[in-house]
Amino acid sequence: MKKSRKLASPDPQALLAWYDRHRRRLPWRALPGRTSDPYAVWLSEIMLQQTTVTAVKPYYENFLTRWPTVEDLAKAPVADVMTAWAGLGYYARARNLHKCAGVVASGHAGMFPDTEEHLRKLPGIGPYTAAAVAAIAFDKKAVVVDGNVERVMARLFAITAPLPGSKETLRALAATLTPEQRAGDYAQGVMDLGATVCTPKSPACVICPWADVCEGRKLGIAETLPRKAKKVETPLRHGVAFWMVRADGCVALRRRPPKGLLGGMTEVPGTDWRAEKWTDVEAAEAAPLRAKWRALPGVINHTFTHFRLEVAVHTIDLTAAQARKLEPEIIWTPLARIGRAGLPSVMAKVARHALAAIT
DNA sequence: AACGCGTGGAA
DNA sequence: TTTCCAAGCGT
Repeated sequence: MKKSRKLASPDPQALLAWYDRHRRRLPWRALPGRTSDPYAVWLSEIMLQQTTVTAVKPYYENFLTRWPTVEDLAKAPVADVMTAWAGLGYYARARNLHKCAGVVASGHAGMFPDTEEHLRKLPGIGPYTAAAVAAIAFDKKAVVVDGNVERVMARLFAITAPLPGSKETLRALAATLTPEQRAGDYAQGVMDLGATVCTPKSPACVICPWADVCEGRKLGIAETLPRKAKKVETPLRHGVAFWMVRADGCVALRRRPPKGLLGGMTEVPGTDWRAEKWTDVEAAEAAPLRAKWRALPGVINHTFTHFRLEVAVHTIDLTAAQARKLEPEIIWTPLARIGRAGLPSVMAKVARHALAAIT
């Protein structure tokens, strides 16, 4: 006998039941029966923006240990926060994190606002994070939409229109499923489903609690969703970094401008990053000192969001006179402490390359 | 409304 | 090796 065709719609309770069975133990999840600390929820959500759980874990633990409350974080020098964030990427998040802590600590008496509307006004908190904090920390019914939710909705309802144009459609569908109760658990459940079951590639539909109502699966197109507009390829740029070591074993670093790429982070001084390779003569002219530079063999490669970078490293041992001539804003860093200098990853690669060649 | 903004892991 | 991409936000 043939089953009657039902207009089955995804059941949020089925997802919640799945989440209760498969809830991952993550450091920012409150223990069952305990409420979440809004500060901890906020911190984790900022770190998790475009960043994997694996990458976030050690940073989250370190931040909470060093700065257990929003007041502690607000009091910290912003340079300390940037250093602690080094390696995690998207450094504007760290600047806004510190700014936001200041607003909450002094403007809100250390209490995070408990509505999306008010959370949304804080620096670094956009539509996603406002909804996530409202739902997870304050148990408000909020429609939480991230990349996972978009993917799950696109597949559940077989939305073939490409992102980002389909964003509003996907958000509206997510809204229809968001339950009145346990909206925070539901949000985390859908995101966990997207992260562990409804994955971008090779989704594990067999174990999905919504498999029987998934239109994408019925049509055999689940894995191809959501469709996305094509990406442009990343151009290649070239730069030269100048590794200048003083007689006392300190290397010259400097602080990048507060905004833009790697804004506010420490760097090895270097040339512009441009499309053409630098000749040794050009590099010497662009260097902070007239000196007998030694070009190290090899280059380091790094990929940013929108371009690839190839950096050569030129080095000298500075005389005392040369060291004095350098700009006053140089941050002299002992080679032994370079690993804790808070270098962004691309600069850590430069340092590693230089140290490997010299020692 | 696009685009700029990091990084490391998976396939 | 290359490509994709992860719990987005600010401008």
